[in-house]
Amino acid sequence: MKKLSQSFYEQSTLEVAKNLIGKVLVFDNKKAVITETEAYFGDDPASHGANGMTARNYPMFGPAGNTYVYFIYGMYYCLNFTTEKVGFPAAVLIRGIKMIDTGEHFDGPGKLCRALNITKKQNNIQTFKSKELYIADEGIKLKCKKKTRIGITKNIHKKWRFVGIEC
DNA sequence: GAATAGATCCGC
DNA sequence: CGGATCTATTCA
Repeated sequence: MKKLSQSFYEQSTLEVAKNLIGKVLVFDNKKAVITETEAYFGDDPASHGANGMTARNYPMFGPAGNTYVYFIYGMYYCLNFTTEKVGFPAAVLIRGIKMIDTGEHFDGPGKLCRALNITKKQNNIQTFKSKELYIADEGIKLKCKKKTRIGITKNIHKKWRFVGIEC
């Protein structure tokens, strides 16, 4: 099992989002294949980073390969991985996973974090250094489809969602 | 300090 | 569609 190094996350956000499909998310001894991601970066009005840094979105401006966990609608956490350079706001939202052990499938960023028990404690972790939370390449190959993003009201026509299709 | 909108999910 | 009810922004 190959843990992804920081250089993987330093590519363009769209590349990272696409390449994360089929990778394995490891958290607290649980392993899950990433099946769906979305890209948020730069001055995209749908991105949290579009209007500058705040106490909540600062990990997006930090170095690539960190987690960015935010709390939304008073009930749900969402897990992201930061990409690109320091000072440039960019992250990939994890929207769907499949547990390797149980085969359970979780769709939706809120449900996924609830299932994995991810909270603010997991915010801004350096995944390429962490033993608790990181992404590995297990050589799984999935077909990848481009689609429009979900749950946003701005910039809705950009096909920045990536969905893995099992072969 | 109040009002509002948001990368969500669930139940009616 | 509305409720749950946190966070950041805007307005007064």
